[in-house]
Amino acid sequence: MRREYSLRRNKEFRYVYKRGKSVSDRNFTLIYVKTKTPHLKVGFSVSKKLGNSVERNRIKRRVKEAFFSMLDGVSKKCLLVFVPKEHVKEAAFEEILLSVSRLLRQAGLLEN
RNA sequence: UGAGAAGGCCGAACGGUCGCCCGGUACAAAAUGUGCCGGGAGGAAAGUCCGAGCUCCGUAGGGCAGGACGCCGGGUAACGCCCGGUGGAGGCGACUCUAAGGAAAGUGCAACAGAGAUAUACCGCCUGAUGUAUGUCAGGCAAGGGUGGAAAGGUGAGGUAAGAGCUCACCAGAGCCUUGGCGACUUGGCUGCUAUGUAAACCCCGUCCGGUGCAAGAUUGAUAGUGGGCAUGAUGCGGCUGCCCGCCGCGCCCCAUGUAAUCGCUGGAGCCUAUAGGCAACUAUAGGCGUAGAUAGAUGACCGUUUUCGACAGAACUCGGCUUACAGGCCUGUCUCAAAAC
RNA sequence: GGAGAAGUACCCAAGUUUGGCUGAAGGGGCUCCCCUGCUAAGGGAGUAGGCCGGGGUAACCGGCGCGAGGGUUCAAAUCCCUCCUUCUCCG
Repeated sequence: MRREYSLRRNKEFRYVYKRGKSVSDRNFTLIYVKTKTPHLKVGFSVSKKLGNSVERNRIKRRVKEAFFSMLDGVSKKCLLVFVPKEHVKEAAFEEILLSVSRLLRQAGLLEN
């Protein structure tokens, strides 16, 4: 279920970085591209500067968890990349939920 | 009781709701989806510092070059690792640390200082001549001064013109004999009187080493793309020229590069227990166990209980070590020192 | 995941081969002067180099400092070991 929604190859990431627009707050930068076909894909790119591999995996899991909990409301016609920032490390889960939904709304991808 | 020393172990647990990765199975099956069952990170998974397996390339065999290791004996698939011992250094001690072969095979280097740096005579000391301004000349000496990291064994006594292993005692070193030991080494004795340091400088001696790292490599499909080459193979087409030889161009071909999937991918020098051998590392035998395999890369969110909310940190082909990071806690009828009591 | 390379003053750096008057060349920089109506560019002259301590707080003197910590050596930026950081290459 989750596999089909994920960005796979480095090529796909590069495509999003090149063509995408971005919105950000203190926790994330969200880079997005609107597409014509309805196939949603998401990637999570955590910089090595944010910590060691344990810390980076933890950030990725928490952000994934937050995003997939609101999956039903998100438009299917887009490609997304979340880039977490330093501040996420101390953030509570509710704060992550809040800023994910705020960024999606800013990008105009959240329906309802 | 206080202060230490040594060795070993653990490194949050349990329950509930939703969710992730792999395998098996049932149902529907084109893709896959759903249900059930089972499994799912570490003592360092880390650094990539050594040693192997495995892979492809190279290779008759041997040598040179280059690199690694270096007290002795043993263990191991192997090692730069481990165990036991020897010498040295530190500690009152339990004990710890130790790149620890050769400087008497040869070469290089040792700045500055100092008279002199592997050899010497500046200040000196002594004798003789000359001479009386206590200097000059010739010879002897290396004890004292000064410089330096280092100045031709050290300390004391005898000896002497002054001195010197010149002689003697003790200590240190070298060679020979000898006691014990497989050996490093050690016990005792004799001889002679000395030989600066540096080999983590070149080097000598002994032992070992081909390169490459799973992004290795293999298979299948797709594209028959892009760049280069006509050296080789094959002689298909065109040209020089009507034919043969020859030459040139294109294509087959050869080389490089580019895309996807599958395999490699986990059962291995494996782990646990018992017995036997060994001081030990470890080995042998018997019985038992089945223990991640992802590919943008699997453990989270919320809640409850355990009084304390908890370190360093995430497998990526696999093993054996080393090194580095680490909250807190536990174990040993272990050992040492100090004080007190018996 | 694997294979390498580098780290020297505020910046760019030479020196590491063959250890020694190298706190460390040189350039940028900074200060002053010339040029110009003024500036930039250009030309000329000069200058301190970091931290700690002592000094009239000036000249100057001593110690430590070449990514960090150990070791070899009389002596280490240089030789050896361990660790840290940055960069490059391999599909």
